[in-house]
Order: sequence, then C-alpha cells, then structure tokens
Amino acid sequence: MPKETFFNLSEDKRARIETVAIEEFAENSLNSASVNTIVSKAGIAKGSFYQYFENLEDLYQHILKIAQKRKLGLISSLPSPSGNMDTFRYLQRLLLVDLAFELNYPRLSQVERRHKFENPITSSIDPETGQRFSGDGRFHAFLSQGILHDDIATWVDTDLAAYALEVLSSWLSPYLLERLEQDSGKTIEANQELSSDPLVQDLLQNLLDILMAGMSRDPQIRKDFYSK
Amino acid sequence: MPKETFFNLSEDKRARIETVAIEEFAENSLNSASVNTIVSKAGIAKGSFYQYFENLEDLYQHILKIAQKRKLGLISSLPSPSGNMDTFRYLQRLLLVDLAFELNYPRLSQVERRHKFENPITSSIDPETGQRFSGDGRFHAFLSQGILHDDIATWVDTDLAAYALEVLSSWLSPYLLERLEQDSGKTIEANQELSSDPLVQDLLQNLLDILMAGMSRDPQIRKDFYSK
DNA sequence: CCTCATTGTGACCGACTGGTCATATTATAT
DNA sequence: ATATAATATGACCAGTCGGTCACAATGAGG
Repeated sequence: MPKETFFNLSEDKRARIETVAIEEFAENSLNSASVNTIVSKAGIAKGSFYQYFENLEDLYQHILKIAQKRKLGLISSLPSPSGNMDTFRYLQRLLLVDLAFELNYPRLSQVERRHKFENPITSSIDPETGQRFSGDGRFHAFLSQGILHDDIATWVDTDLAAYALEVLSSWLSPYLLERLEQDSGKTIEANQELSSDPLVQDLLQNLLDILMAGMSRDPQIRKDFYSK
Repeated sequence: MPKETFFNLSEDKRARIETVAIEEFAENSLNSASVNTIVSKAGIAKGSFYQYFENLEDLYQHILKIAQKRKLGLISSLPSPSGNMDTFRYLQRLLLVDLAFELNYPRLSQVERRHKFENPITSSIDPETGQRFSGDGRFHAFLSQGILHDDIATWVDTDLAAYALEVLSSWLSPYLLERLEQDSGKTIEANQELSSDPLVQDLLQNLLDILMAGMSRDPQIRKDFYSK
C-alpha cells in the first residue's frame, strides 16, 4: 500500500503520478518498468517517489487496485444486475463490461492484460463446491446460471468454457476497438456510449450467436460429420 | 541474422546457447532480457556473444525462426494435409498443432506467446481479396474452406472468427497442459503422443463441439431468447 | 617449426538502475 | 516570530546494463 503521504497529495498531482504510472505499466512489466522514467515524466523528485511508495511494486499494486475499482464502477453503471436476466443478455453484458473498460481506460486495460499475461492461470479446486475454478469467477457464475436456466447444455465443461470465455473477452476488446478505428478511419475517443456503435453491436452479436448456439445444443454436429 | 561464427559452432554449444536464450525469452521480453544472464548461464564469455550475434535482438529473431521451423515440422508430422479433410477434423488439426507445440517445446511456445503479446494484432486489408486479414492466415484458410463446404454459415464474420480462434488456440494449450497435470498429479514430459490422452481428447472435443455447432447453424438461438 | 586466420576472453567503458539520506522548503500551530 | 512537523529534493551509492577491444588461445597449412 502507498504511504499516507501519497494520499495527502493534491488531486492533480496524485492523478498525474497515476497516469504516468499506468502508461509505464502498460508498456513494461513490473520487472522492466523504471522508477526513473516515472518520476521524470511525472515531474517529481526521485526522493519524493520513495516518500509515497515503498517501491515500484507498491505503486504497481496500487494501479491494479485502481483498475479493479474502475471496472467495478463500470459494472454497476451498466443496465440491470444479473439476477433476472436471460442467459444471452447475461453473456452480452459480461463482454460489454470488458469492452467499456477498454473504451474508457484503454491503457489501464492494457496494464490488466499484461498482468494476466505475467501471472497466468491460477486455477484451483473450489473448497465449497469441489469443482475446478479458474479466473475471477464471473464466467463461472454465468455458466452456472445458464445451465440452471437450461440455456447451456450440461455436457459443456464449465471450467474449460469459463477459461475460454475469459481469454476471449479479454482479447476481444482491443480487436473490436482496432476494427472500429479502421472502419471509421479515425481514432476513437473514450466514450462509453460507443459500445452501442452499430459495427460493434454487429460483431458482438456475431460472436454471441456463435457461442450461444454452440453451448446450448447437443453436439449433434459431430455425429453428422462422422456419418458423412 | 547470427554471424557465420555462430553457425560454425559445435552442435552442443550452439544448442546450449539456444536453450538458455529460449528460457530467457520465455521469462523476459526483448527489452528486459539480459545478455549478461544468457552468457553466464550458457558458460560463454560476453565477448563471444558479440562474435555470434549483432545484439540481443539478433538472437531473439533467431529464436523466433527456430520456433517457426519447429512448428512447421510438427505440422508436417501430423496426419494428412488439409485438402480432402472434413471441416471438423480440419479445425481439430489446427488446435492439435498448437497443443503438440506446447507439449514438445513448452518454453519455446511461451516465447511465441510473449512475442504475440508484445506485438499484437497486425490486421490489414489483403490486397488480393480486399478482405480484412489478421494473424498468420491459418484460421482464415480454415474458415474459407468451411464456408465452401457449407459447414460454416455465411453470416459468420470470418476475420472476427479467425482472430478469436487464433487467440483461443494460443491460450488453450497451456490450460490443457495444466489441467492434465492437475488431473494426473504429475508433470507431463515432452511427448507428442500425449495429445491423444483421453482427458485432452475429451476437452478438445468439448470445445470443438461448441465452436462447430455455433458456427454451422443459423443464429436461431437469439430469436428464441427474444421471443421468450 | 613458423604463419596466419579464426575464435575465445574478461577487464573495462559510459550509461542507467533502484534506493538512500542529509538538507532545503513548506505548512501548521502557537 | 518561532517552533515543530511534514514534505520535497537531487547528489550520491553500489550494482547492473549493453557493448568494445586488446590480447590470448587454438587450429590449419606449410
């Protein structure tokens, strides 16, 4: 945790440091990020840095917490909680969260992606259910409800599916953003409303159709192929 | 390209350097990898290093070429070329290539993944077809044949699907490997035949069923949900 | 043996790294 | 104005970085 001194800083100075740090951690892993670069870009003395943080990792963890906080903020700002929501919209909402995160905080999103890359799958056995459990659980929860609502077939391996969905969701956003930019020919500025862009909606629908159709039915297709 | 001196080296010395380098690049990006570490672990003098390579990037590119070469070797060692193959087996084969690569050269596979991470999507417009084109084209080719054989619906956005499949394939392998290890309780040694392990076959089948079922049919599912 | 080319070596260089600390500056309270 | 606490600063440290280079070792042809 950053020291008290850091939190006593003026709003703009703290924001400046955080912005610079986010940019640094988006481009470099914790090992290769540079304190000197950060203090120089942020316009503070090196000594000051060590009055605010124990070390680089201290700042890194702080940035990760910011990412977590902002993503939670986005989740609560998106329409309706997940209780009485049909399975299709549930998954759509999960993907939209990551997309909105990418649109609003692209560099922070990159920090998070890099973090996931450097600290990969931490799957383990859930002590409560005795089931395998990987990732942050969002997609496990989705799959559970989907199966409960009979919208997802029971033969689907939930841990595999959750892992695949998490990977997909994490990497889908930058793809959509880049495709959007190439389509409109201009850079997209941070705007949460852009997730309602027709092209994005279309592509998202496309992927959702594939996934939902694939997970909801019997794997008849395979037998079809074999009997051909 | 490495200098001639490097290729004149004895087989074991060259292999030793390459192995050490692969390990270093699996753990560090090009920026944070260390010449000193490599020469120290490989047991050669620093001066020697610069008689073999122009610089670190020179070695890095060499390692990437090794990865490419070995993957090609795996592709040609796997059953039957892609001409007269049904769509399901085609996709299965593509995923198996990455899986075999992970099993036989796990650290090299990690180097490749890291490389993809640091040098992300380079999608552009294919000058021949005028279509969008991202990744190495393996999955684009697959999708084209699938559509041709009427096994993949035409409404599927091929570039989005190809991107998603590439991401999935790249990240599926380490997941399967880890799951296999956790299931059998022991570490898996390099063995291409292990891709025929029942658990792996099962999980692969599971994912293939989802993907193929999802991509082969009309997106009826969506309308079902809306009319609920 | 000598010659010449190739290969191997590690001390050395300037630049940069994370981290420290004595000192200077500022703010607060009396 | 004075005293005290909180904050800001950059010179400085030991260590590591990529890269060089004068020199030593090795091998081949004669």
